[in-house]
Amino acid sequence: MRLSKRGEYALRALIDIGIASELGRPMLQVSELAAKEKLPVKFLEQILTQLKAAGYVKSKRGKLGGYSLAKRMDRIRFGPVIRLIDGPLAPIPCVSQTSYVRCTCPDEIHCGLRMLMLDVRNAIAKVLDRYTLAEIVEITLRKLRRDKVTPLFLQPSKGLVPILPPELTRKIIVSRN
Amino acid sequence: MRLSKRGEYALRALIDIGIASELGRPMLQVSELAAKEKLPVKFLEQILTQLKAAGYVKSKRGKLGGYSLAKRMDRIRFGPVIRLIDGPLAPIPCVSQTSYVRCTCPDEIHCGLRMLMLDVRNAIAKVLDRYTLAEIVEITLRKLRRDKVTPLFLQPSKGLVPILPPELTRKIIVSRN
DNA sequence: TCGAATTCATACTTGCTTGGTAGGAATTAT
DNA sequence: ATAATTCCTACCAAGCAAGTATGAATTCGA
Repeated sequence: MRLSKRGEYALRALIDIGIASELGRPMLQVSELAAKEKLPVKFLEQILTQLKAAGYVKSKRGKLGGYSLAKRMDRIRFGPVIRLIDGPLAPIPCVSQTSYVRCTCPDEIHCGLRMLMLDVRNAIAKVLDRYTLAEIVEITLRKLRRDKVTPLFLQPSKGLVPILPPELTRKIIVSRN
Repeated sequence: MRLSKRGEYALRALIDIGIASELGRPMLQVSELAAKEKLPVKFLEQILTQLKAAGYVKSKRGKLGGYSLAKRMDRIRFGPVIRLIDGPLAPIPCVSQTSYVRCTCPDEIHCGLRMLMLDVRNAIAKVLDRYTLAEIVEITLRKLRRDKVTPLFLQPSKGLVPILPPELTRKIIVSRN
């Protein structure tokens, strides 16, 4: 029941962009993203263009380019993103709502496995289709503040300085060990 | 988030054996099983020996051989079976309870993705680790009775006659258009 | 005791998927 | 002009999924 690396990286990217944007840094570069989560740059690049094609992010090319969100965070749900990248959430095709395929069993109505897997698929969808990026970002941010930690891409690195007002930056940045 | 065919077939087999056994037919042959669900015989064979090795079923060899359950149905939960065949339920390794592996992200505590996926993994486990084979079999059987249908392997085929008492058999068997 | 029917064990195959690399073209700020 | 970025496309190696194939070991009925 694994999420692919592709899917994982896609979600990480969205969340990171979301956090950064919430902190006043709406655009992130692939290299920053990759560095933060230690992901392969070129692979992530591909994933982001896929997210772009689907309308989740938009990009600016050239020097000082990067990616930013293309929709409001509270309109981005995780289920659709995963479906886009990894396919259906359902464990078996005959319980998929978005791409149903009949299975080989002789009698779907009385199929115990189907019933069980429908429960599973609903449980999964209940989480992934209900949470929005806004919620996850907000919760994460709250946790970060509570523990007085700042996300990596807001710490100065390779000359890129946070765009946050200095007093707020200082209030948040504390340490990372 | 797919269940593999292996996993699917394993569960189907268990459920079918469970139903048959509940109807007084404790032992099923691979060929019957495969015929009923239209699965490749030799593949199913492999899966059953795997289930046997793990103690879910026992077998009798030779003519009139077959497979039967090795444990009480109310002691067989679906989660462990799937873990056996397909590996962990968790979408990403860092939220697996049974085989945790740290992920690449710099800070697990404040990882939004991890939090989300933990929810997903719990939702999945809540279904699969709580349902027992006994429950699924019972529900299926109730449905079958309500709709007056009999499972295929209890209908006479290749000379194998149901072991159910005839009056009960007649009451259940009605039609399968 | 023989033959048929079954499970058991192991090796192999075929195509697909995953998780990337590689190389370069197009775009943009300085 | 140049450096830094995104964009595009092709490629690739390894592993995995879903089986096939072959034959041995076991068990029954005749």
